[in-house]
Amino acid sequence: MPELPEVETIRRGLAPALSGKTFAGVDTSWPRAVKAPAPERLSTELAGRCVESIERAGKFLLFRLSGERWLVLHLRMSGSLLLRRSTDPPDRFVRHVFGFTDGTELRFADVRKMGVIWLVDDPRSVTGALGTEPLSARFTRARLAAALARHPKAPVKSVLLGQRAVAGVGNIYADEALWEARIHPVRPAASLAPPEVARLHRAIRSVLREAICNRGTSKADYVDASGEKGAHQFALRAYGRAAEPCTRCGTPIERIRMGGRGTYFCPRCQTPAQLPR
DNA sequence: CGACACTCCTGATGGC
DNA sequence: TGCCATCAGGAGTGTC
Repeated sequence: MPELPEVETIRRGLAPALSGKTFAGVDTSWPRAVKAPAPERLSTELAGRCVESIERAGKFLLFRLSGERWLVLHLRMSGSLLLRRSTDPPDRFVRHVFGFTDGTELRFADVRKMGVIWLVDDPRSVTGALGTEPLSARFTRARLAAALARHPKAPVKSVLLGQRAVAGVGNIYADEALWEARIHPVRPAASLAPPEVARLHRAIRSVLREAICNRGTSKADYVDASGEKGAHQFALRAYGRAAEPCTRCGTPIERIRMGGRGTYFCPRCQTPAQLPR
């Protein structure tokens, strides 16, 4: 389940390998994933364009192409991107194969077929609703506080997952950041006191940065562009650790369901309400 | 606009 | 061993 650190790890693997290469075309067995242009036109519109750079916005990967066009990919739940030669043995669950003129290819594998592809003039037409990049200088405490204040009733975790307040945080890193900040996931977002917002702001940045250092979390089947697993699953403090002792206080980590998502937290460290001051 | 249910997808897993 | 229910969950859409 690629979130910001996994997508960033993939980007860092792809950028040096693909920059300067020219697309020959794309072969897709799941055209429903192609949102723009019409699926049958994707290959011809892509062919002949070269990769100028690869960027990331939240969990979206943005390929800047020659001719002022952008290939935008979202891996959703189960997508992975594999750099291969066309003569390499097949990989499982490959839905789209982007071929390059030098005989290499980028294979988009996606068990659950939820990944999405766009070829557009302006990537903001796809990513425009995203909130602030949490690792950019524009992500300030004040900006986070303002975003949280817009949700008087929604649980803080839901706001983090919503992508409009902060871009790129998914289920794993929302739980990790809230654990680090010692904030209960169901707390109404707007109820956070300034010191709590400050802790959350700091926690989001540190958790994401550490996960990037560890090349992402491989809980299920996430792999980077070389097929390598990440190592951050060994550094998780809350996510997936139900009944294990909290590394801060020893209390068993609890698992609840929030809006259909597994949510892990320490019932002692992460206070359900703001303590009296 | 906010809040929430629903939908898409299929492999892995656990119970019987 | 087979079968079924459940789970994984990002994000767009629809409804109130």
